Order: sequence, then structure tokens, then C-alpha cells
Amino acid sequence: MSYTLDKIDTQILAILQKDSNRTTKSIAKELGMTTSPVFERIKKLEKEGYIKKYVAVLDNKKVGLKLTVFIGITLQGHTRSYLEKFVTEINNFPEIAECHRVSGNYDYLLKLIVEDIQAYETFLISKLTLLPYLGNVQSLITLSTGKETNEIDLSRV
Amino acid sequence: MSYTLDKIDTQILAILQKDSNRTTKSIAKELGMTTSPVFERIKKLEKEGYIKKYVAVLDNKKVGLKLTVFIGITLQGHTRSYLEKFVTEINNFPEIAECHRVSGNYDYLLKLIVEDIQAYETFLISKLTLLPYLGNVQSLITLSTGKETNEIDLSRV
DNA sequence: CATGAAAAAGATAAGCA
DNA sequence: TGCTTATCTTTTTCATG
Repeated sequence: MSYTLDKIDTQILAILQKDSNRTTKSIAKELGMTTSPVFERIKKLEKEGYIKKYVAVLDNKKVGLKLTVFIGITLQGHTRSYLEKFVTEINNFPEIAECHRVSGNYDYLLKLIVEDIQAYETFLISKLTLLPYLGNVQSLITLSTGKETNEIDLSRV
Repeated sequence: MSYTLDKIDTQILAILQKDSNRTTKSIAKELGMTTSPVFERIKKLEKEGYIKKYVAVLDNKKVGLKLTVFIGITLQGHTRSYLEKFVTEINNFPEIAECHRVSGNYDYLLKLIVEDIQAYETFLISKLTLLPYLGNVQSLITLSTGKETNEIDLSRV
């Protein structure tokens, strides 16, 4: 099913996850090849799903979204239908960037990005706390962020 | 200092954060304009820092990184030099995707992406727990992920 | 913001190791 | 099969009105 990545493939992925505007020519030069094989490998990586998409990374704060909050949630029931319904509702909120089911102190960990504390409170009151079967809710307000990347470590794959 | 985004700018940002391979031509068509104003706006958005970069989004699991863990950490001291040293060390670990200083139950919340539980344990033993002034460490192992995006909600900016 | 031309990049094809 | 070289097409980029 899944085609195996060689060294060159991972090098290409490492380059593109840092900067997808790099031309095939410049990548080829860096890897000591010509453009065609690089081009074909990239197409293959896209087709096989190793590359999911290409996106512009925006500056949250510049566009007015200055607050990141992580929210740890426990539910009052754990039946399958509860969980599915909860996830569906959560995913529909545009403020929610991530929703993970976790083991440990919480059932779910959410990452939310909003304008400010006011907007967060509005979200809590008018959206989150209206969900049924909601148990405990703990907020971790981000004070500052030292690192925040989508790049994944390809050095060992 | 900061130039104000109009409706068209935010539309362009919304399009590019979903798919940065869209041509200016196709964006122009969607917005009912010609290519040059769209082109100029994009350049401006890049120059002003609204667009930080363009990246390829990879499929973590396909490249062999199947486990995401959030780690809540408290430190044993809160002096400024402690915090700075801690953040510097953490940021150098390639397994760490995010490092946030938070208020609430923890001092720091980390997001880590690794191969599997073994790799996570190795990280804990050979890297994280070697840091001095480390207090309590709580792991939230991701069981499944309902939503995980970098797209931010531009509907209200 | 429109037009249009030059430069660059993307994409494809024929042939070689 | 995977690379090279060469060619063609599309997009980007920019000057001018």
C-alpha cells in the first residue's frame, strides 16, 4: 500500500515543510539533481498523501487574534454517542483550532484562538457551556509562546 | 505602523491559508477582479507580515510520527533566568512542536510529536527529565484527533 | 486598477544509463 | 526504473497608462 520514502524524499519534504515556495530548480540544485526527478517526486509525494496541502501561515496577532487558550474538558458520560456528538459540535466552532481526545486528566484537550479575553468569555458562555454532558472545564491561558511550528522532525524517519 | 485590512485582503488571506497553490488568476476570478490588484495585495500582505510563510503540510502518521502528546509542566522556581533557560532548552528539542507559557494548572504546556510510546518514553528519560528545576510533569496522550488546523477564523476580523 | 509584455517557473516528452 | 536534456505551457512579475 504505502510506498517507502528514501533519503531524497525526506529531504524534499523537509525543505517544503519549511518553505513551499522553493522552486523545483532550487531544490534540485541543493540536492545535486536536475529538476525533472525532483518534480516527479514532489508529485508523487502529493499523490500518495505525504503532502496533504500547501498553505499560507498567517500571523495570528497581526490579524487581531491575540489569544490562544488550551481547554481541558471532562465529560459527564462516556458513551460512544456522547463522545461523537461532542466532537461534532466542537469541530463546528470556528474558534477551535484543535480538538484532541486524550488520556490523562481530561477527556478532551482543545486549542482555541480568539481576539482577546472578552471573546474567550463569550465563547465559553454562549457556546461551550451550552453543550450538554459537559463536566469539568479547565482553561490554560497562553501568556507567551516560545515555539509554535507545524514542522515535524524528519531527521529520524 | 500597521496597515488595516479591508474585506478583500481578508478574503485573500482566507483563500491562501486554505490553499497557497491557488494562482492569482483564479483568486482574481473568484473575487471578480483582475490579477494585478490581487498580486499587489498579496505582495503587500507578505511584506507587512500578515503572511509569515508558505509551507507544505505533511501527514504526520504517514511519515511515521504517530503519537502526539501534550505535556503540562510546573517548574520548581519561577525566577526569570529559570524560565528563559527552560524555554531555550525546550525549543531545541526537535520533538517539540509547541511550547506555551500558560496560566492555570501548569507553568508550561508543550506539544510533542514522535513515532510512538517508546519514542516518547525515550524523550522523557533522556531529555525532559534531565532538565534542572523541573517540577511536576503531566502527560496527555492523544488517543484521536477530531480537528487539527492552522487556519484561523477570519470571519470576524 | 487594467493591459500587456518579459522573465521565471511549472509541466511534459523523447531518449539514455 | 529513474535520470538528463530539451521543449512547451502557464504563471509570475512588472512597466505603462
